[in-house]
Amino acid sequence: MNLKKLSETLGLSQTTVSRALNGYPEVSEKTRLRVAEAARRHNYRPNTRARSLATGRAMAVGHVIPISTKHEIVNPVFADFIAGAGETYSKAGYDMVLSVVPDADEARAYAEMKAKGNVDGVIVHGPQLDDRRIPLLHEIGLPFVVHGRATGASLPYSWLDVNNRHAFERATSLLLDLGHRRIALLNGLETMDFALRRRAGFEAALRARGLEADPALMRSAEMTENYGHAAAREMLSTRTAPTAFLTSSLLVALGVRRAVEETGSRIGRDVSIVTHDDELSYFRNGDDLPVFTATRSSVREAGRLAARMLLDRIADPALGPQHRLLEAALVIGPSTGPAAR
Amino acid sequence: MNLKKLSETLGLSQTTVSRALNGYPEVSEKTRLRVAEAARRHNYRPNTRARSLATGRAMAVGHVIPISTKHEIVNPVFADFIAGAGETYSKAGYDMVLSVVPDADEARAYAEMKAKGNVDGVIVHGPQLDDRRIPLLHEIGLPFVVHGRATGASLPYSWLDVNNRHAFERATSLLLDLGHRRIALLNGLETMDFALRRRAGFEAALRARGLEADPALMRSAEMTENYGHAAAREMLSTRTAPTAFLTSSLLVALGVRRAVEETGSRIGRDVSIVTHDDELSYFRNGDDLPVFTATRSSVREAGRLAARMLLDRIADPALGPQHRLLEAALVIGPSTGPAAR
DNA sequence: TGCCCCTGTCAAAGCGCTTTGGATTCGCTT
DNA sequence: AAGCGAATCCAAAGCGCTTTGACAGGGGCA
Repeated sequence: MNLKKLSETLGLSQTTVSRALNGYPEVSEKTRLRVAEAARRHNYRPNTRARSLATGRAMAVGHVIPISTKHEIVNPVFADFIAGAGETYSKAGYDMVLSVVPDADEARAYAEMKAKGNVDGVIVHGPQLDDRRIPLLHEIGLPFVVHGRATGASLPYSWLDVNNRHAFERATSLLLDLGHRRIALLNGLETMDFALRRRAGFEAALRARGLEADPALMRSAEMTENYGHAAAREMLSTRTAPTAFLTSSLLVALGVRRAVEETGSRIGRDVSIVTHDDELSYFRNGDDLPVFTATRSSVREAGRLAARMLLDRIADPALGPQHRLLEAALVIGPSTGPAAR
Repeated sequence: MNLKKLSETLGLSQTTVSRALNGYPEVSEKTRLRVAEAARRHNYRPNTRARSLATGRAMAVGHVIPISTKHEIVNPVFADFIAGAGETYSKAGYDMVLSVVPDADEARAYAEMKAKGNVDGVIVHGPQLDDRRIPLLHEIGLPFVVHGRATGASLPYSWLDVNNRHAFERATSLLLDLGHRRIALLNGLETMDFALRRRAGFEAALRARGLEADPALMRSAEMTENYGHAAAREMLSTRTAPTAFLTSSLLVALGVRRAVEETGSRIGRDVSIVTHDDELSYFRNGDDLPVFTATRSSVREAGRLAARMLLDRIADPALGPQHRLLEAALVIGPSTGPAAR
């Protein structure tokens, strides 16, 4: 069923039918109802392609997922972010188009989206230091919102981020308050901006007490269970083993827990763990009560909000850059306790 | 840059330029090169909307992600499947459009995709017993491929699946061969078809030895770490504790491991674990050597293949239903050993 | 030389929609 | 009765592309 047929059935012109459906004022309420009814009955939906060709708006937003050939990792938080963003898009009648490309082609993917005209804007994932995508998107003139921030970017841009620095500063302070002095940081990849900020928060909290971060207790890697296990195991075997761990994800925390338990120590009594928790839907930090003490911030909610920001930008391109800084909650679980003496 | 401008710059008609770029034979090699060169120089990409309006093909495939309000879980294997499928799409010049909808609206989402004409086909995720989506998609006439199978579907359809039954049958036999008699099955949600098949494999292996499955040793739930931990902990505390566990995902296995270690037993010596491993990129079963004995099948590869199947169907709608059954590898790790006596 | 058939090119129609710029009707006022 | 807005509705253009059908020009053949 298309506009033409529908208008013929109704004995109206395409113009009138179109206006009726799109809420224009110059059509009487009576015909509007008649049209709406017929549209429903025939299950009519305007063809997206034709509509966006006519309007110039694609009614879709893009997400580029780079896959590297080196370490083919699909960011685990990605699924939840997408789910959140998708909710917002659906409600607003927007489509979400994903483009999976080798990371070397990422820049090209954005240019292509613009040239092909199949999206009105994009969300930028996983910003790094001096991220190249920001000037690029400015140049090609595609509205965008960054999930996270890119330290060193000279151009203004819209972003939504968790206050990673503050979160890790608080988490570290908590451990210090509990008497811990040797605290290990198992960070995410420090090519990522968020990891740098977390580290900064960690170091700031130590400095505030006149302590200095021990390089031997700091690691940076892809956030896997194996990484947490290996790093913790190694650190725990030294004479100057840490009494507490601060980890960048639940998965890493799980690895640390395993290593700790292997030594026969008990979590929360002998060794404390604080982790960041993205509240992934399929990987919760406990069902009702938290298992780990954590800095908590829902990445799904971040997706919803970032999508909202982007749609606003698309609706009003003149809008200045917007920023949204989410604070992580600090939830206390049984994985932390006073430092053993 | 659009076709019109490009053809004006070249002093050619739009027809010729279009044909040159699309590889039609009736244009001389000389002009083809000239056109291709100019297109590259001006970074020309045909506008997707206009093109698909003209051709009638959307050059996109859809994935519907239902989110339930009850248990808002985004399937963790989803990200990797999408990544795999996305690779195939990208290479073939197709877009991937995701639609995140409340699960009550899933049927509507498919109908809408068809009516809006923004996809040429869809992939159906997570089929259940007598899945309603299969007759629905037949009815609305949208090409589709199912990832998994739907027992009880009366209409023919194309699918790609892992031989879950066989995998779990082998895994169970392995444990039986090692002398285990009390084997627990921590299955996924048994509303899912794959879980039913895994269970069938498990039971068949037991029956083949004249054993019967003990209901007390079988659980079915969303595959989380907490679930694995709670179930194992409970089972291990009984007089008739199992000596081996068969789990549906690495995450669940992790939970089991935690529970086992809490009792002071050792994995692989006192208690054995075999798990299914989807080879998720962000959650590997060991880096080089496996940590768990596992039935292994890459869900990412499944995504690549399923996407390929769908594209083939789209290219030739007359194609009969196709099936592809992938065998899981059985990899032996240190998590299994002879039953303690 | 004349005819035919390729080869290479083009103009124009059409995909399904929105939107501009009229046209028509209707209800009132004067 | 004529005139005049306001309220409705419509024809047609245009979005950027593909594709049909036609047309020049040139080489081969008799």
